[in-house]
Amino acid sequence: MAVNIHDVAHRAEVSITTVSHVLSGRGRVSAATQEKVRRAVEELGYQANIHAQRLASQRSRTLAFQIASFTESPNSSSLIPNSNYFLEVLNAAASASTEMEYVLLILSAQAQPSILDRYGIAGVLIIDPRGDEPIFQTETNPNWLIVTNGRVAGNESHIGTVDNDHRRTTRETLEHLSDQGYQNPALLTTDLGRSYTNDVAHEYRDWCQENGREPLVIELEEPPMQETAANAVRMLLDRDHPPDAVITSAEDLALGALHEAQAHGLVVPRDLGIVSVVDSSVLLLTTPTISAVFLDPEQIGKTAISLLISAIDGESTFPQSVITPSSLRIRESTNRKGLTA
Amino acid sequence: MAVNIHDVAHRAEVSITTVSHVLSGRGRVSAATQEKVRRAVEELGYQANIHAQRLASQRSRTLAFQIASFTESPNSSSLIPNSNYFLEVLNAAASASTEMEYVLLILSAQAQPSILDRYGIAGVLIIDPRGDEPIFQTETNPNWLIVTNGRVAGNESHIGTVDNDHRRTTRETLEHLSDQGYQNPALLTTDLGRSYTNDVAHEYRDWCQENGREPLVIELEEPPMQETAANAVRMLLDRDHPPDAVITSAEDLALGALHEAQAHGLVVPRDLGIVSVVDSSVLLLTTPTISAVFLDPEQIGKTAISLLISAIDGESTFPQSVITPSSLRIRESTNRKGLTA
DNA sequence: ATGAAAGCGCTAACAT
DNA sequence: ATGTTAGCGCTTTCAT
Repeated sequence: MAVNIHDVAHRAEVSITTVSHVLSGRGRVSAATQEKVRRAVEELGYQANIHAQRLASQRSRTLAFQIASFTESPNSSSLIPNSNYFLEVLNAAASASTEMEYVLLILSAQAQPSILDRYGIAGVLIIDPRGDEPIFQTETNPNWLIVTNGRVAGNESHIGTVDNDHRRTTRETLEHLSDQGYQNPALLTTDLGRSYTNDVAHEYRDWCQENGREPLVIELEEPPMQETAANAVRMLLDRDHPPDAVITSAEDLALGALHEAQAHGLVVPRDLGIVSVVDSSVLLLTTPTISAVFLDPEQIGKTAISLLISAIDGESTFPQSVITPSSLRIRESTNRKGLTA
Repeated sequence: MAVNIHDVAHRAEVSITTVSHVLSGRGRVSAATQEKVRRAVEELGYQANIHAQRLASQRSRTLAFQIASFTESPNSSSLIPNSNYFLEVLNAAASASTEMEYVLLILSAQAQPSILDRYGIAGVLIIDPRGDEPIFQTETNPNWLIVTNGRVAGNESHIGTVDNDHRRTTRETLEHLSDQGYQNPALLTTDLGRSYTNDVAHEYRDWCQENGREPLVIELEEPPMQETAANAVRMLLDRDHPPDAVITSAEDLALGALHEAQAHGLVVPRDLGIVSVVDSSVLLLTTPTISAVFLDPEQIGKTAISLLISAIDGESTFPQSVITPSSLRIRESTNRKGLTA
């Protein structure tokens, strides 16, 4: 059907080994022969069969991408939740993979390790793991390497972490709120089992202690939804001493908080400050716009894939931990003093 | 390294042919032998090597997914634009593929046909094509089948279309606007070369003619952005007889239109009605919420993949055209008379 | 009902 | 510098 390596070899009047050598850059082939081979490849429009290459070379050049999402129920089968952050990490990871001639397989959150064996997958990128994902549960030394976005407890094949300095940006956020005159920020978060929510919560508690504030952490069920956030905010506002600011661990929680605050007749940012620890394009659509921490998902996806590939190729040493720059973006929802930033 | 078919055959005391037969369901194997084989598979945790299967069977079980996006410039390398619609089509297509034991490769908008040969790709799903995408440009009968979301001019390998009845919903939208007392709706659209924008524009013009209105179609450059929409709306409002409603072909255009209208001190829906022909979760976040046509991207992705796979398997006849149900969702931005829907 | 054997298209170790 | 050859792990035709 399609033209194969024999056709090329025949046309170039060389052996298939030579063709293979020319195309892979291995072995030594004279310039003249190389030219002959290249011309034959060109004329025939030859494309190496990738399945044969993978079988023969025993290298799959396939990576897997998993968003270690929310519920355990297999019915929530959406591979990529509707969040700007996830989409941008995926876009960057897919582009980086393609550039390196790797294929990126998108795994469901419930995917079992066996699928990795089946595809001969060499590396896995897991976003926001808790550490109890099926992929981690292999007793024997598995055949794949793992890089995570977010920290996770020790595992032999876990060879890299790409993360942000959430403690630093959380502190920056708290100081910003303080500057704006907010006295009692509360923290609205999902599952503290993820390292980023955990980091935020820790820093928040530390800051409260240092500043003589009573910490107020509401841990919500996953997935983060506007409605659950709204319920939580309703509760918070009913307290004797309601918070005057809310920090949320996800965009949808911030949206829900804003909605509920406004339903209560509160003016944001005057009566309540709102800031999300994860930025998203939707936070610019609300009135007021919502302050958030920009985590640079593009950088994260790109970095994670290159960590993975260099580990697969046996370059550099592991485990590695990369911290990606992040920064607070102050918008209207916490800009009580009318800064013009 | 990993356990292979010989290991299983040895353990079950049968030939590898028998193992293959049992696993694929072909040939006839006695119940007793089947049981032996299955037990061996179970005990060894055998997973067939997928690359070997593909090479031997000459079937790649690989599909490609492409969003035939916006610009021709290869620098806009984002594979999946930040739009709810695309994300949901992709999620559904990926899930459906996985269910059928197919792999779905995400192609960039600039991907060349050669990549399809390389992977032995059997089918391609293209979202919102204009018809001039590289994948269509093969003189000789190519080795893959194409299903599109949106119509496209004849091509031998184009064996299916999944679409909505955009003309019907556009008419429904125009009648709704009319019911709400809007007299002069304008159409804000991107590239009319796509079938859905084309359908909308046609129906809009027909309706204008039937109702003695002057059609006002603004065709914007792609990609659809809030800013370009805002500029267009600014122009529209400066006219002698500005429109009192705007229909947009994309969520971001609606967002931009709303923003600009409000910046001009207009009250939506009172002074200007806004409705998007493509629904998105972000249209619920604005104040007011924005009316839109729900296209059911999940259904579209799912249907497209099953069309593709049944074509690959040689079932049913082609070409096929499937129309997926869609409906107008009336929200605040066009609810001038204070309906309580 | 089961098995032997010939590929699938390539890589890579080993000649020459 | 170039070629021979033995696989990679499976499917599938053809015997038996």
